[in-house]
Amino acid sequence: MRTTIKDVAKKSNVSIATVSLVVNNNNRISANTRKKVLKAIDELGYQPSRSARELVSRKSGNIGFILTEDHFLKTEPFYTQIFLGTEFEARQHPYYILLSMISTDFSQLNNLPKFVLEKSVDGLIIAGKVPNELIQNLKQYPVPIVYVDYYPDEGEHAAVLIDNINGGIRATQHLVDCGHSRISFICGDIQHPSIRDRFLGYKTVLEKNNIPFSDERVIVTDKVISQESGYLAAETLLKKKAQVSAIFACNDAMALGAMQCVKDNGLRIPEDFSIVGFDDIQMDILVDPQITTIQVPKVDMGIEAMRLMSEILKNKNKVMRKILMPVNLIKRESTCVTLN
Amino acid sequence: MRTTIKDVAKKSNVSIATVSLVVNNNNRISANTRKKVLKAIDELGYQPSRSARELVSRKSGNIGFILTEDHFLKTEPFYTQIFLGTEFEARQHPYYILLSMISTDFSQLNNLPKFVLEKSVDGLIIAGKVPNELIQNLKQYPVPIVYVDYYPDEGEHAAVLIDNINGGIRATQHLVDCGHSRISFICGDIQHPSIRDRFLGYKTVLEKNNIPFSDERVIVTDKVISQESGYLAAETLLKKKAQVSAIFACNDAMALGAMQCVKDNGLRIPEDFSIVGFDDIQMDILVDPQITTIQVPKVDMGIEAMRLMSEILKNKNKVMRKILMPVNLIKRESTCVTLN
DNA sequence: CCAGTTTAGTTAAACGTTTAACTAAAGAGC
DNA sequence: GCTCTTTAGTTAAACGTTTAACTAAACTGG
Repeated sequence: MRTTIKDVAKKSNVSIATVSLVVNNNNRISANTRKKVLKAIDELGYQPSRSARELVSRKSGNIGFILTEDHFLKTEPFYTQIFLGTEFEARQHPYYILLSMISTDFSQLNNLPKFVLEKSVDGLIIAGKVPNELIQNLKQYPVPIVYVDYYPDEGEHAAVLIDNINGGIRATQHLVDCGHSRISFICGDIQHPSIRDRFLGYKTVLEKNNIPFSDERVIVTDKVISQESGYLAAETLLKKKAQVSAIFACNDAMALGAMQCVKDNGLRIPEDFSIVGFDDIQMDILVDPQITTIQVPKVDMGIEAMRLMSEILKNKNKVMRKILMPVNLIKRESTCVTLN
Repeated sequence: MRTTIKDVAKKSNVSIATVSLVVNNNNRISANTRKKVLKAIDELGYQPSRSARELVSRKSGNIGFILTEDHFLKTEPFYTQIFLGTEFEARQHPYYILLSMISTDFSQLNNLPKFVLEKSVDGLIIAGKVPNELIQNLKQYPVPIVYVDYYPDEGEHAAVLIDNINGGIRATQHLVDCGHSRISFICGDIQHPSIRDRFLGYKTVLEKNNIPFSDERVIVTDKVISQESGYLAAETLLKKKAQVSAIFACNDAMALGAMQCVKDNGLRIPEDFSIVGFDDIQMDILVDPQITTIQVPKVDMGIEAMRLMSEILKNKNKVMRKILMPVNLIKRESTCVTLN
């Protein structure tokens, strides 16, 4: 038999309402009574029942976290770190996180996460790119949504995003500072908002430094595995004799592949060739040379997402705030530092 | 205003009790009435309130999934796959999964997952090795526990485990079948129950094939990163001139490192040297040669864990059942097949 | 045809909270 | 000393279900 508010009330000789007010830090209760009640709570090990609270407040106390299966199962724990941050932050709030993976080829309406269909979440955090159809289907459910590392094409949303443009700028400028001017940009899905922005940063720096932009130096591949894709991109680039001396890869996985290819072609890194990646994944420091990259605060992104959600839920105001997370250039061994 | 059981009752001209009975598939209701009620439910889009249900049933409808932070953030999505299976299976049951990471240096009592402290889970699934102190602290909470890929030293528990002994046997026997007799076993934490069992399988096969066991060929390292650890182990082994021609690595990460070392020493794989791993991680097929390994059904383990939990919760019987998951030898390119 | 049983429902209490509305006592202002 | 306000609580309804206990109608068997 679980100890309830009644037990506490009886033990401390007050009404259950008083106990409730104490638990909820209402200031209508005198210090004395509060102390008495708190003591009883402690001695009985009382924990308010979630379901009872939820029932009367008509809230579920749950936040749904949605991402695609392949993002969750990616070798590099990118979204996993974001989730870690969210879960961690949720401990500071009266919420639990329910995680649900959706398949990447999401289509059916009844494929919506169970917690959405059963209306047992108060808010939704959506991490990474998800099928547009999901977003459309979700519209019929009046729950606030916070996007993390993705921003839907349509409409205004609350979101926690990487400052990709700045990342692109920092990475490219670093290569320029190293003395490079023939810099290539390689990527996979250039339609992806994040990649688009990194590319934008790249172009911005070229322009600012009066380096002519050349289409030839932009390689877009479409391999599923980024690492292979990076290898291929570098290969294409080198075959082209495009005279590049540095690559800015849109993510570390591609940088890894590209580096392998460059090395296979007998070039020394960083003496003959420089490479900058993006994301700061664990592998970066396990390879030789270690990869210079743009660090993304993954855990912090999860934390911010949860905070934003909490704020939205508290104020019930439709804050469509976008939070841009700062990035950091981590200089390691894959870039030659001649000037800076 | 959410549609409640009352709305459905009114719309279908029955009492709320009848609606409840229909929803819960009670056979005391005639086919006609059932149809009528079901129609109303459908038209109103009625979803029973979780909190109300939980309140009266004194259940939370949640299952807690606990693992250590580093297991969750491991580069290889091993436990992530297990979780995937659990979440997937939970959709078939009236449960939600709450995930909580605990830090690996777990110590404080108040570091217990919030959902445990707040008593809002009906059961706990614990994946991977966790600090013994956690297990001890958990004892004061009367929730059933299912262990996955770990079995505490003390007591009897419900668990879903890998058939490690058989895995060890399959791997070693395969090497013997390839014509090897000087086979090394390399591992990290040999105290870990799983590793111990794989080692046991290794020894069993040697004995069965009248191959003398030699302590010299067992290398135990303690590096944190398995891949490095594998490299080191292989290095030690080759320096020793222990005359081995094959390695059975206790996991794929170590196999990966070991393979690199063997290649660095000018040996050809599999012509001169064979390597078998364990786990079947994604990297196995991204390296050259692709690694022969023991496949572990990770997703299925998560599914089984959830099923077992559901059974325990349903029957309220203290089933301390252990489920041993079958493993499979996946022959790839890192082992030379001469006989078999 | 009538007592007993089965069928198909209904009634009402209970689950453990929150909170609006109420109250009694104490304090303030004149 | 009287009214008015503030303080510190209490009472009771409500949240949306489940389910034990009840009931009325229909059926059954002798």
